[in-house]
Amino acid sequence: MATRTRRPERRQEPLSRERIVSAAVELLDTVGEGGLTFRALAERLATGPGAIYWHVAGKSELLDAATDSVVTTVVGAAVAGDDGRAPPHEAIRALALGLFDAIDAHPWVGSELARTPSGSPLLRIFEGIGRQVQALGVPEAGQFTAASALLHYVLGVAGQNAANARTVQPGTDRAEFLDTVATAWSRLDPDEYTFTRSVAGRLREHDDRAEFLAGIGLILTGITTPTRPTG
Amino acid sequence: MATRTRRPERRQEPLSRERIVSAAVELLDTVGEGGLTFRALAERLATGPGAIYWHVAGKSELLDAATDSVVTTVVGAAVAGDDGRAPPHEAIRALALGLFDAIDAHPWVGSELARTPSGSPLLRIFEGIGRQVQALGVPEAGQFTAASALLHYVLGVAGQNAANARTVQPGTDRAEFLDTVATAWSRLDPDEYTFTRSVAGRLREHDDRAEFLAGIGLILTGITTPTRPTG
DNA sequence: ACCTGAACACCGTTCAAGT
DNA sequence: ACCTGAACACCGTTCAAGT
Repeated sequence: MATRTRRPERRQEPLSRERIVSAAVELLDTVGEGGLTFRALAERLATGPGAIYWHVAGKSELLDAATDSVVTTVVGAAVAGDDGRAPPHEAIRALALGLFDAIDAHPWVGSELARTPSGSPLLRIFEGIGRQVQALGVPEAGQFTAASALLHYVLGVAGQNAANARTVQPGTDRAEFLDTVATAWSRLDPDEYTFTRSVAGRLREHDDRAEFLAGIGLILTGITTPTRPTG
Repeated sequence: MATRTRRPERRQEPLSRERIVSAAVELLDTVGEGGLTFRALAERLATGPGAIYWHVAGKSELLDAATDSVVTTVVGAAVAGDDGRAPPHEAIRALALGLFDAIDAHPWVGSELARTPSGSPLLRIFEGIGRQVQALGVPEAGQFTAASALLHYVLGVAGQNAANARTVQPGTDRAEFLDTVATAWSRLDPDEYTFTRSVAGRLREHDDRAEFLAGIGLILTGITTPTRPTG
């Protein structure tokens, strides 16, 4: 009932690396990759652009931290969800699918992963995959190659998904987009693009997630199949 | 012996899309991704920045054209080098290796491919891979998945190579770089990064090209191995 | 039709000055 | 120690004006 509150006005929480990074994630999610600006970020944090530099070295570190925050959550969830009883190839599928969905929800993560050299987010994924590769019983000499192949495939898909998200105007739904691509493909030069044209129709009944998992499956088969002398 | 030449002074060749694109490629190769600027490009072409816009819509179109010019050459060479007698999986390896080497020579191509949605350069690669997948005898229903998996893997590696090239200062050689990474990996937290640490040593005797081909081999095995009910 | 280059509306980053 | 915000050195892109 007191007209005077305990504390004067609601004070601004002090700036911190955490607050900055989470504001950056929000900005990236809502306005897209091009929307993350030190000025926009400063405004959202009710401060000047220079203040951010006290907590973060620069834009690339900020992007890396934002990416890492998303990746850590996803990989952590996959690890937590793995009770150790599911067969390792299922655990790999679950981890990969978790990443796929996260990148679908935050396309900028895809671009960042694709352009980040062996940084922290990438290492987390590599480690997560690698452990399951070990569990798969891959001989030591082949573990690095196997984990790398899976990682690179995931990164390739991530980059493409992000690129698509960038191109498509926010409103368009998946079916509409695929239809546009399918039509474009079927109009390609018949001599130069025989194969592409031949699979264009398949695009309309195309399911990104299923296709992604099928690719993972292919690589898993390759990993677990003893090599024949020459195919 | 005439002191007067046939034509007055050497006239500037007129601007053209071709000249612009090839100047852009040169700039990208010499100064790197950050070096391609409309101002720098204009200076090299002895004109103003605005002139470029008469022939090219904008920066992304320019990058796409530059990428396409490199990719067209590589894919073309791979197709020309294929006498049709080599087994298809060898043709795929040759194409993939051609791309790998091109991206190694022009790292910016890697970044561009990784962030380009289904544009012209990507389609050329997809088509090239797809034809060999057909030749491999993959049933029609699996051709799209197989070609996509190979493409995405190539793109993932391309992106990483480009990212590494961006990080490393131009002077450093491969061995030195790998050594730095290996040392960093072996210093990671032993609990969180068991797998990564366990393969760190392997990095020192690591051959990028061989590793890349091994990954291709894994996927090829996956493609050509009939799926078992559950691995 | 094609080129010129100043001008516009942005960037990331720095830094003297404040608290 | 931390924040402020003007200023610097760039960008891509546009556009009136030229030839």
